[in-house]
Amino acid sequence: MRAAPTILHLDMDAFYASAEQASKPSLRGKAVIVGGLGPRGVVATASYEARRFGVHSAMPMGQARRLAPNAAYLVPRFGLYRDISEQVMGLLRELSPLVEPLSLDEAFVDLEAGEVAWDTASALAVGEKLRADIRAVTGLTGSVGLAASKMLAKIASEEAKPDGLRLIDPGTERELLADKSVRILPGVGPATGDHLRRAGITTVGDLAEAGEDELVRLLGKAHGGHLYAMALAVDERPVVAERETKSVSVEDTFDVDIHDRVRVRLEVDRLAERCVGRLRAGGHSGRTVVLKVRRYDFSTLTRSETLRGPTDDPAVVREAAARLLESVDTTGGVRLLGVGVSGLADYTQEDLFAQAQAAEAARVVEATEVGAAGAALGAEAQGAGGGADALASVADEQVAGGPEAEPEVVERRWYAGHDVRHAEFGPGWVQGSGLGRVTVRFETPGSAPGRVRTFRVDDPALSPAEPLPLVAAE
DNA sequence: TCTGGGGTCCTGGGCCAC
DNA sequence: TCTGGTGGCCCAGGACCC
Repeated sequence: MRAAPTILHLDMDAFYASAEQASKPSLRGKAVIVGGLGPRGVVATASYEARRFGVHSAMPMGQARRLAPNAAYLVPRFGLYRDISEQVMGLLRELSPLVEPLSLDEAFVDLEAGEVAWDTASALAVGEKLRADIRAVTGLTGSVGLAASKMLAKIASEEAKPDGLRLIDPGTERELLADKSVRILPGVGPATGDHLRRAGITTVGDLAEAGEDELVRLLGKAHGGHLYAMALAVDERPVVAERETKSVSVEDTFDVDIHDRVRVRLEVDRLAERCVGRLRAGGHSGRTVVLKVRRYDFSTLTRSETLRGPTDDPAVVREAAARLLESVDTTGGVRLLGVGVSGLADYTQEDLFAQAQAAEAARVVEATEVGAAGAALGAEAQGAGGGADALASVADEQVAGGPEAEPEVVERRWYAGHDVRHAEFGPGWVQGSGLGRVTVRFETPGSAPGRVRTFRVDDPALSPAEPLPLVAAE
């Protein structure tokens, strides 16, 4: 581990919620909750005002609504968050070529590699200037941790929150960690925390005292060894600027469990198509196809199949996923489906040619089997026992629709929090919609809190709009 | 109205080749 | 020829992170 606190960890404060508050003046100082608004949504980010009610990330949205019924509930606008994130990452790259983004709102920076900090005083100066720059460029606040390793820098930024800076002096680490809960260490979640607690280990000091052998016995070689090193504040992981993707996946949770086997198959096909779309967009192909099924009782299982060579052919992935689905019992109902591809490679024309041929051959061979299966399913739905199932599946369509479902009649959807423009009243955002009406608040990042007006959902003067910049360009 | 979506890493069992 | 050890790959599940 280095001798100077020159690893910086930046964590934007309540990022999604803060971005929404910055873009919507009427929400500043108010409880704002961003997440999935469907019946099975969870909280992605809660503003600090909302956290006072006990709302936190990953909480079911229903529970959040009970705790904070008067909060503003918004769906995420990833386009806006990505734009802000790019601005922030740009500022970090001015400090050093070694920037490791962890997500849209978090990153490590190796200040030594950037030759901008070499001791405590210079690191503090860089950290404070960074926070000021982020505020000037984005209008948002971020917390900065400075330490001699990634683990400690992250712990420092956590302690600095919100809107603060914390530096851990090299040499003080073990003393600082000793009394803290094992849960502050990265990699110690609820399960490992429980496991350790049952063994009488609750603090980082307990971990260090237990010794490596005991931790390996409790948690296995890799995890135990790693945890022991962290308990001694030893963390040699370098800041890595380029991380290669190992897998690509897409998944959907349905508003209502799906029982109809034909519909399940259809959703798997769609997911496979989307997954390949993402795979190709990233310039990848992959060898292992993974199907994920979460059943009505939340039990989750995965099935995978490794192909002879990498593919980015939608037909190949679709068919592999369909084969995997054959081995899964979905009779109780399916809550979530996912399709992923791992074992990634940068594809070549040769791969594509070979896979296209293989897929064509597979189609020819399986054509008769699929036809027979389809006929059998159709017959079942028509039969005496199939009546109730068929009705149930129609109900599913109407109630749930699924995340991808297109309504029969094209009706414009207005998502809570999204930007709109009205021909007469100008820019605003959707505060809510329902019963054929949509409520819009007319305000912009730089304006005073605005007025609310309600329109018919099909009002021709109202149209969706792009997010406005949070800080006006000079 | 209980529990999202997209990832990474590790473990352990089964199987196979040497 | 039989057996055992070993290492690699595949597969499933679990834990964790943001």
